[in-house]
Amino acid sequence: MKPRKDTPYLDLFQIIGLKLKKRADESIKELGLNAQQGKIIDYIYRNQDKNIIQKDLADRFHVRGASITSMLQGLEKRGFIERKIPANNERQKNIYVLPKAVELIEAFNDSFQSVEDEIVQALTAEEKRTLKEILIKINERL
Amino acid sequence: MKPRKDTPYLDLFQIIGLKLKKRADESIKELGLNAQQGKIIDYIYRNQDKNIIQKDLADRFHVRGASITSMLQGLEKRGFIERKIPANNERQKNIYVLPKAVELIEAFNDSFQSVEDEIVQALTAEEKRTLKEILIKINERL
DNA sequence: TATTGACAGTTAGTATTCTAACAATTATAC
DNA sequence: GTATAATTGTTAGAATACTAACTGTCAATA
Repeated sequence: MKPRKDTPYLDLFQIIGLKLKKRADESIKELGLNAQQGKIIDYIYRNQDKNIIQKDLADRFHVRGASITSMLQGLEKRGFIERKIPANNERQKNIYVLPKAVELIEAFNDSFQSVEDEIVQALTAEEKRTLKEILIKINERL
Repeated sequence: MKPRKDTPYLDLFQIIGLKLKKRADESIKELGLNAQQGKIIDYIYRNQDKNIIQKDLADRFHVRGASITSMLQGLEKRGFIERKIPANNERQKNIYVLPKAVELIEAFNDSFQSVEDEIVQALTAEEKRTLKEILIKINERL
């Protein structure tokens, strides 16, 4: 008799990931952006002084370069960010957040914080610490 | 000074979820299906005797009814499943797996098991147990 | 220094999921 | 019993991310 194949960890990560995406999207919907866009704007804002390029975003968010191109084109068209080709390398584009986006950052960070709180609210301090350790370990090895 | 807002749990779940989706897709790519399709076929196969309907799939996989319609239309067109309107309720459609799909189930369950193993390979038995408990707790409250 | 390869970003086309509006059927309430 | 509401599934159209092929620029090497 063949062993029954079950994948509780894979399934739980997928389901929790999906639920969190929906919560996060919902939480900043009124700002006219989705969670991914909010996360990216926040990341650009925090790293503007490091002259980040599109490839950095693709690496950080684990999406393809083509996806970043398309996302940033949208954000640029709507006046949230700007892209400038640096003098020393014409292949690259540095990304900067415009005032229209800066105004929103605090609001959607509050929203993301609420979702974060929902995740851990039922956990003890000990469980939180353990969970974070394990998640980091899994992420590093994946 | 405002507190710095960080969302390590949200971020880690999102990143791990994305990585796992890509691994799982990659692992059964050669069978001509993606991970979601594989998971759905497996679920239908295991529950055929319970007369599951499309709504059950939408609930289990946390996607909208419209997405299930579209996915099942594709699987039906390719001969992996069939849908039958039950005698007692003409609104519904019961879902059944066809032989062409049954043949593949063992193969992609092996593949999913490999991804599952990758997740937990670096963890001790104690960590695995704790992680599962916590994930279940989070999922229930989300 | 000329060629070759690597790198950054873009485009075109595809696949998946979503929302909103809808149709058809069944359940509930008066 | 009939009107109303809830349930199930579908369609159309939008959004997002993907792959593959491409352009242009910079780096390595021979």
